[in-house]
Amino acid sequence: MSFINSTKKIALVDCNSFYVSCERLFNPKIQYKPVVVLSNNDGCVISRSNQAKALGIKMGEPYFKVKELIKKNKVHIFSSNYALYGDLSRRVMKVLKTFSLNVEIYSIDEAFIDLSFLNEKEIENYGKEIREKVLKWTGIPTSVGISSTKTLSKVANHIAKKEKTGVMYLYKNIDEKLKNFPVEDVWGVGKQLTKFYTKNGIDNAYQLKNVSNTWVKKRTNVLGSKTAMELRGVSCIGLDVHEEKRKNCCVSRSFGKKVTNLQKLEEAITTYCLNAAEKIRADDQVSKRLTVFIRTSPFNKNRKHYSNAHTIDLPIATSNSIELIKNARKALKNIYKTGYFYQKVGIILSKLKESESSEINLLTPILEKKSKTLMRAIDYTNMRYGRNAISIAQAGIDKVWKMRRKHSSRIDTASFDSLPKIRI
DNA sequence: TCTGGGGTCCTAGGACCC
DNA sequence: TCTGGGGTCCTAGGACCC
Repeated sequence: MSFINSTKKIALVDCNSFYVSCERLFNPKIQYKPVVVLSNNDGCVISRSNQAKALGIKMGEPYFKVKELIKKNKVHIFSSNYALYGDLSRRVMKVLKTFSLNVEIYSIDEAFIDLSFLNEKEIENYGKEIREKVLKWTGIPTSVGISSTKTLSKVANHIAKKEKTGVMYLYKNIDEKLKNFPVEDVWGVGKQLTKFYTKNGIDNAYQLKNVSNTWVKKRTNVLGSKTAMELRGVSCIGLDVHEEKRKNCCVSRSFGKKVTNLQKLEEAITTYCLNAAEKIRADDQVSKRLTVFIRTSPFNKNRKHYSNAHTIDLPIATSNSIELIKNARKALKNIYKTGYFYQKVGIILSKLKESESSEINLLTPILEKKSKTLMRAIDYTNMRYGRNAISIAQAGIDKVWKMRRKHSSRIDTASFDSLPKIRI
């Protein structure tokens, strides 16, 4: 019987201040300046350069609360441009896939990579190569944390962010590092668990690592115990390398201005429904269930709060925009009440499945074929000539409810106009 | 005045069946 | 008349992630 070295080596590659880095690519002047990117509606700060972090601007902080600080320190502001970030993300992931056959794209700006095929001596250099190649080919700076489990590689990545090399291979003196790692920063430990753990005297990752397995399982849940095990170096969360299609699809936005009347809500829900339908069609999926939700602002204490949702089970799973919109409007009418200042509406398409496997009844062959052809034509036109080249009249023309995007860089990677110019 | 959006997974509890 | 308990499936809501 032969023993092989079964220690896994999982790298977590994370793009540094991803959205900020994307904006910097097209605007080299702000390379060393404080920069923030705001969420939809210019609501919250969702990406910060190191210089902005140093000013004390926190992640997720409402923009209006730091407006003065931002002004005073001449922080550069950008409204988010997800088309741009998504495009750059795809490029980064493509490069990462050249380093291993097993890559799990975990989010828009990070990926787990199985590097178990390397030996101990090669690994740190390999991490450096990854960083260099991604930077060279895409212009995006990254940090690489490597360890034996996903949870530990997350820890390693946190530490790597502070290292000059940007790479951290966590395999010795692990306990020392964990002692200096706050429990709330551990992957999988959120607000509630932090509260629970600190109440029980667990303040850092080292203490969490050493809790009894039965205790943590009983007092939290399997995820809690998996996290603790992973800190011990026992891999419980596998690498998910095949990119599965989504199970739900949600499109929702906060309004730039509060909305009171039904007609404007209908326009909005129609628009979101069009987007959602387009998204699932792009994945060749159909939806069997649709939920519409509306709510007023949960922050405004002076006005009555209202929040509700209505779900409709569709007789036949579909991705047909017209069909979905019809039902979405029905659902909306069901929960709409007059006299409220609405802040947000949204639609969730669920019970998604492959379109081939959709149920068939006597009418479907002809109808479906017709609608498929029509939908494909719409998607193609919108892709070619820009989103909303074709829309439906009910989506509204003036769109007074649409969100604020005062600081957009308006960069489109498909357009040559926005490429930086080089003087030779 | 102004507080994002889009996901996944787990669990408790209800409905139903035998 | 007595009235069990286990299994499955589904769902809503909560917690977490970026």
